[in-house]
Amino acid sequence: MSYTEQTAKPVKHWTRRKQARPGEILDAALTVFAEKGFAAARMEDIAARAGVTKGTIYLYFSSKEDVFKSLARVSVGATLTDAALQAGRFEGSAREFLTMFLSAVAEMIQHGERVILPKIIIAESGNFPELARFWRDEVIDKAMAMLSGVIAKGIASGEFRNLPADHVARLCIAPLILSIIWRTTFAPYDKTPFDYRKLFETHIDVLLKGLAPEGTAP
Amino acid sequence: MSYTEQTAKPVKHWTRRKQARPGEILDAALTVFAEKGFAAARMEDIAARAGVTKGTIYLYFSSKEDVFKSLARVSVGATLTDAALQAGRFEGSAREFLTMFLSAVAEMIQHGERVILPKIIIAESGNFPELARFWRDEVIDKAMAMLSGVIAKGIASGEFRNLPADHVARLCIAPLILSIIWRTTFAPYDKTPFDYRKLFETHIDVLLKGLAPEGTAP
DNA sequence: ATGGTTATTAAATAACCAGTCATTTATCAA
DNA sequence: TTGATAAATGACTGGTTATTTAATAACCAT
Repeated sequence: MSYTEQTAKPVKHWTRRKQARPGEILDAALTVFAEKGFAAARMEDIAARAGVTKGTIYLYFSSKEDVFKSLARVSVGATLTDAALQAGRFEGSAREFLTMFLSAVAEMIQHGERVILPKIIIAESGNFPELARFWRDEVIDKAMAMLSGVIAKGIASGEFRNLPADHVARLCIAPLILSIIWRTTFAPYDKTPFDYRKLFETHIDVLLKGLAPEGTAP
Repeated sequence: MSYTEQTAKPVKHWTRRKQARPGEILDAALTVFAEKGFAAARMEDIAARAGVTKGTIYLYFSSKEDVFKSLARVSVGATLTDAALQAGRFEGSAREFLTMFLSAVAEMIQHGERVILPKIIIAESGNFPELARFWRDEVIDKAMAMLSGVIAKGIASGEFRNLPADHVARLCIAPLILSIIWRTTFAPYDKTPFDYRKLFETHIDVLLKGLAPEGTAP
């Protein structure tokens, strides 16, 4: 083994990837925060998972808290205002809309990566009240308003019984919340994989039948 | 001011309360863990809230982790096996039982102190897998089995439609979970207090109507 | 009262980890 | 090829906090 051979092929220890880093760091952080919570998550864990070292994170974020907050604020608003728009435009019956909406969300809950975000918010609401409030105002309240509107329309048109629309809206999403918690907390200990699809199917069945006025076949 | 006056009334700095300490420490820990999470909770916070100093905790618990685990395991099994017994003995209809059971739990969720326990378990499931598993096996599975049994009985007797009992059982408790999360996470930011009672009322209404066979008035 | 026992405190220790910074290395334009 | 620039590293520091331990003070049997 000669010197020339060694110097001929210098090892590349790392590459510059200014563009990609922030996203990769946030992805890594999402996983680590979800697993350990904010306080127990080490910057080194996040860095390792993102394929960098601790110092690099501080080139893109000012602190651990900054990473966390950036994470919790991204890509929620867009999806939601989108759904609200669709709800406004929707031509069909309230029943059809509910079915479509719940199915879409159910799909995200089963296979999406970002399901862990709500869990993070719930877990850290005590340490980051501003974030809890942000989610409450920007995500929950808007989603509930949108759903309540649809329900109210259904009631007005005689499609549904006369019930408090905002409470019914919560009943619609309750099984979704349950599923989020199940998947992010208890699913690892399932002997046989849980059948989310069947749950949602049953949910829509029971819900629509429960909302239908007397003497109607839903 | 003389010496005799000072020594005549010596200040009592603390009292011995060997019996009461562990419980008080656990109560304090429940609050602090719920607020901050396991990692961010300081032993000094817990101690202060329990009216002792840090060192005292170590007389009764071997470590912070020990405090946490003791907390998460207490007073769950008893209440639950109790409910299971009542369910087994219950004479009335499945509908009556569901109504009673849900109302009872709803009451606990609205006013009980221990609602925060589920939140703690959810938040720390990543750091304490054994605890998550414990809750899953000892609390959730047992509760679900009990409820599924009642539902199945209702289906067998013709009281309910023929639906998958285990999924229906989850639908029954989903709004309870939602309420737990609401109260422990977002309720502080409510402008007007949330009407849990009305939500549960609507839930039972919609649920029973949704479960009833065709042509039945629930 | 008093002295032995032990619950409790308060100060000391040690480990851990967020954040910094001097140094190294990739990249690119000339 | 080379020198300038900036991305990335990794050793180091300071503060925080779980745990230990040496004192202190309440309690109780005598």
